[in-house]
Amino acid sequence: MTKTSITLPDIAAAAGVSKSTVSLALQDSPKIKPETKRKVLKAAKQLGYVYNRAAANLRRRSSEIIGMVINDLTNPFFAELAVALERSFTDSGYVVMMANTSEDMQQQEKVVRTFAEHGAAGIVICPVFGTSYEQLTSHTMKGLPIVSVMRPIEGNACDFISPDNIAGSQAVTAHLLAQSFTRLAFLGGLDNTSVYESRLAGFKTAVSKAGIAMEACEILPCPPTREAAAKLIMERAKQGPLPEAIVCYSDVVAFGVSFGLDRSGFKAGKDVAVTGFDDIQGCNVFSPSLTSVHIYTDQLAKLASESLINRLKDPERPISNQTVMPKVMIRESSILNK
Amino acid sequence: MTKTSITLPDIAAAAGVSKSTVSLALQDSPKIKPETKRKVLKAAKQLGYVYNRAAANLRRRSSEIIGMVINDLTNPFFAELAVALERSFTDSGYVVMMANTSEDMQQQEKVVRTFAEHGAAGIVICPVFGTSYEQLTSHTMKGLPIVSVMRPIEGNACDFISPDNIAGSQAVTAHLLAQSFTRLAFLGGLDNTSVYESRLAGFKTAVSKAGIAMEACEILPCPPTREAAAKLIMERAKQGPLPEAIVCYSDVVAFGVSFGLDRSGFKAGKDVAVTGFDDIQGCNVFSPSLTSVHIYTDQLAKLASESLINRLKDPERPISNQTVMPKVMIRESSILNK
DNA sequence: CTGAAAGCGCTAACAA
DNA sequence: TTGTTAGCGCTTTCAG
Repeated sequence: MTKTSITLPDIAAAAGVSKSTVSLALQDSPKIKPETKRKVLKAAKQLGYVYNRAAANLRRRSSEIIGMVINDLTNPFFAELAVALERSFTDSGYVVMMANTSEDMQQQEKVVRTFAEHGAAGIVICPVFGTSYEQLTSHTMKGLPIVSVMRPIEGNACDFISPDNIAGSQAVTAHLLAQSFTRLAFLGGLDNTSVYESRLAGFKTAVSKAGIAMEACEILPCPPTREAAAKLIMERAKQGPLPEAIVCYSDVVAFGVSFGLDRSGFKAGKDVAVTGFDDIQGCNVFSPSLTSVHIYTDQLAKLASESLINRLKDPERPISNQTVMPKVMIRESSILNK
Repeated sequence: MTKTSITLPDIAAAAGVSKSTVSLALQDSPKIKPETKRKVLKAAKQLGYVYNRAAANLRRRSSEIIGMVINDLTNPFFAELAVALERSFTDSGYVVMMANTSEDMQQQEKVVRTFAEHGAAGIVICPVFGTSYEQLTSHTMKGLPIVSVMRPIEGNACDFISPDNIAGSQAVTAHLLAQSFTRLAFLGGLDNTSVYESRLAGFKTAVSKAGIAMEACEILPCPPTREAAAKLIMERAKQGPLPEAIVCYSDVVAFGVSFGLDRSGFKAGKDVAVTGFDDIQGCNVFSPSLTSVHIYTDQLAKLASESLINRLKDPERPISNQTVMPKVMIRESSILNK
């Protein structure tokens, strides 16, 4: 909190005008004569005045604070998302409070409440799976505008921005299929979560469109972490011939798979084609570079901030779901015989 | 901002007590009879009351808001640092506002001021190189507690937390030297920046301790980005035999070098030993895994939050500089002949 | 143990 | 165009 307690009255006295004139002048109101404004601004600068937004917000009953709550910031993809969101909101003149929930529903409820207590105008959230608007707002912060990104809020109560997971997954699977692979696997992700279902659905669609029986394919869910994926693929490697190509739930999972393959004596992009999803920064570091589905995180963030800001302006506007079409980025990991 | 305007008077009325009793009860003051407290709490819950911290802070002239300003959030290392800082402060009951400066001094001054206006109790910052306390506070937010991480604020005006860059760099260089390499290079980083100077100094110390003439070594500074490093090493590769081992300024730089080597027909960890610095998450993804200097980001973040919180409690305490000893993590990229 | 009253720094009618 | 007057929702002496 600002230590120096220079306040409106102080600068009013210095400029020889009234408190409210100063207030208006600081807001650059057209009601104030230019000369007076200059006088006020000069006095303010001279006294080292720091505007107290908290006080202004209290009086005005509004704020330019956005609460950003993210399910897992240690996951590089979500960290990238958070950064993009911060940028979007900051660019629009908001200031963002951030919090991690570690996929913990309790924690999530707590931080949303904390943000509400701090006067957040709205919340942008990548929620824990299974979150509903009611539990988020504890039935008590009704009307707190919330937009969710990547993962929906149950009951369609909130604006929602996400990549087209089905299309992306289908496209990357098709890219693999185009190489005449017939034994594919979909690996990673948690059963019964929306993102998993969508990405798996895209995979299945592509497979059946290619006239391949799903029985020829393996579905291997696991927590979407590097460690879990590595462990899973290492165990799988012991149990017989690997699939020719593995469509991974996410890049993090793909990194884990790649690592696990390595430890099992196989090489991604050589013995097995591997693809990721999200196209995070790491994808083209080292070799083989990882084929992935680019989901335009910046664009998602931009849509999210626009959505939320629009809702702030008009709370009654209909709820909207927006989807961004992803793009397959073909790199080394998915092309064998290199 | 909370839409529902349930306020202290409302719950006072509902509970049949006064405003101030409610306030005290909500703070769990020992002055209030347990029974009254219960009554108040129940009424509050029932009415869906949301505590207004902004108002409380205004009155109390304090806040539990920390402003976190980071030079480059698109750099995965700083993103990891930001996440660790958020966690530390949140764990201590603070809420953090975050902002990126993109290494832009103007932007940096702006966000610090914005945070001050929002009533931040203190600032944790990884500053743009060359930042001084005076410019940060525009001579006007005097006394705003600031702690810097990784990079110092000029003039030693602020608490400062950093890894021991010299020791880390020296250690990782020594690890290379132990393999009897004689032609080493230090690559990446910007001249005249404190981190660069330290890491380079560690390199030089190790080299001369090994009895090798610095003339046998190359110093190749460049912006600490993947792209710049890749470009630099590719150009260097055209100009004759590469050094046997390259100590990189950071992991990001090392990734760039590894990539550039690949494009030039060489292989990190096979033709050239490569090491990074920071030990970010990506280091052991793919192969070769990257030897790096682990700098205990979590610990740095913890010290930073403790420092700042202590200063909040006692603004007069002497300024402290804390250093964390790093640890070399040996992986594949630095061991040839595998 | 509880209530009354003043005020944090600002904005917003309403007057002048 | 500017000043006066009330508060925003909360905490905090000070009385009772």
